[in-house]
Amino acid sequence: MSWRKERGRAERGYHHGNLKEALLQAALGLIAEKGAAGFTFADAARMAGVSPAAPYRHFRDRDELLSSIAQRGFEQFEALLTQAWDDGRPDTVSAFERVGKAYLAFARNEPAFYSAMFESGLPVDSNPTLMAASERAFGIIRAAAERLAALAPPGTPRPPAMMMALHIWSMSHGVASLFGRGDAARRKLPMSPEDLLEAEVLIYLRGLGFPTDRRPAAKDAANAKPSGPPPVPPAGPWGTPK
Amino acid sequence: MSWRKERGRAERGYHHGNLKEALLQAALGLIAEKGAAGFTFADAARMAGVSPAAPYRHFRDRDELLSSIAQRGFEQFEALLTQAWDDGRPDTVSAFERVGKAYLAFARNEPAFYSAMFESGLPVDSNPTLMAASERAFGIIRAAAERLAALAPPGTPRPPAMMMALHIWSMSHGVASLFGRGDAARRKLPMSPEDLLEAEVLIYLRGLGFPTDRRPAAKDAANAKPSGPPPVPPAGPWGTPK
DNA sequence: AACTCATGTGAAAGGCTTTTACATGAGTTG
DNA sequence: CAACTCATGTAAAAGCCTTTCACATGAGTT
Repeated sequence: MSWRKERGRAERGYHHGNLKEALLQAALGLIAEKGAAGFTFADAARMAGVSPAAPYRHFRDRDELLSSIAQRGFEQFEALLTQAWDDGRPDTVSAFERVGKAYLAFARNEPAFYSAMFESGLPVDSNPTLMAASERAFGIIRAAAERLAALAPPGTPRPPAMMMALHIWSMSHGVASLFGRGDAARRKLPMSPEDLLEAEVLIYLRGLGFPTDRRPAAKDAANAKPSGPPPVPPAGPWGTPK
Repeated sequence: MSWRKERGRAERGYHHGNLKEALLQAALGLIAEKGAAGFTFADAARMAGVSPAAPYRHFRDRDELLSSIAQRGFEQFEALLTQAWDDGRPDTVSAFERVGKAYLAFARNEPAFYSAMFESGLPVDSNPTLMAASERAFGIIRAAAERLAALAPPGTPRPPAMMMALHIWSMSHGVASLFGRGDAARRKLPMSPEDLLEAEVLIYLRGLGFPTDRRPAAKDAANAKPSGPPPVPPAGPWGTPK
């Protein structure tokens, strides 16, 4: 795929030519298939057609390979979130929700990265590079929260952006961890993880006083509603009312 | 402690007398110390003072031991949540929040159980017994959500209890996974995980239209309050307004 | 053409998992 | 009490994984 080397071993000489990358790709596939815990250094070597000792020329040990993958994962994650956020276009709230969806999409489409990043038991905080990458990714959520906080309706206390960001992160991560993995679908759900998260975020934002009615430019349904039962309750975030 | 057998090996005869339990305890300690992935069948045997083959008389393999621990974990988890919920006393909202706190407390105080239950990569859905235990635990959250949903302010669409339960679960799990582990504190936080989760749940409930003012022991009678905008509490869930 | 050094190999040490045949002794039975 | 049985442990061995070390190869440089 990447180079001219594909065949098991006969086709290539003594040197692989692209082993580091081949190992990363192999590991990615293995982790996606058998989980971060089940992945094996030896397997990756076998898959790349080299001896079990060869990987040690490129990674100090199995953990370093895992870290490299987590590193790349955070970078791709950051890129994806950046794209989803799109600097808050077309409007802050819907861009914010897109970020949540992107989080889930990443967990589903890149289970290997997600595993390495969040479920491998790697000591994230012991590796400065990794830590930095992780914080850059979180920074996107934080920046989005910052923009959203600035839009808080007047008259209400302004929520701390950092707190909002942490809340959104925990919601996204919770849904992704519990329900979001494509292949090994962990638990049965009455709705898609995406819908579940979207409703959760909408309710949360409404709790902060943000207008969250989905239809174009509707009023602030929850917050500014005059007292008295509304004649027709607006559609809640969970669809049509009972 | 449990039996008369404690000393390494000289003190006991050929038969251990309580090996199954000893293995479970040893595994619990090892998992707490080195994570579910790092735990070793052989280590547990060593710690119990038996040969590496002995555990196989009590568990089909390493995974079955892990499952047993997860099983017990879910049972203790259910008991803890049940106690925290306390059938909704003294009022539904505060009991609901206690459940969230209990979730975090469990993750922090029982890292080994939590690991086995949620981070070991066990195929929960492939083991009916385990699945059932897991669902009983979730059932507590669901029951609480049911009661809460019944109190939804009139005039607003009633939120599906199942959805609320899933939301609360994902928030709790998200916070616990990302920030909640005692020993290996993963990331720096500007506030405690407990406070973070409490604020998150309060904002969420407010988004559903529930009164969430903290101080004046809001009894459930509050739901008889004439409808109107959510009371825009004088103090937000995140403390004193700016 | 000679040299060098990154990159790969083979072998070996040490662990873990799991199976199998065999040992032990606790509880039961006559 | 003696004999028996069966659950529970042991030792040994096969197979796999990780990691290290001395050595081989050959790509790039001089």
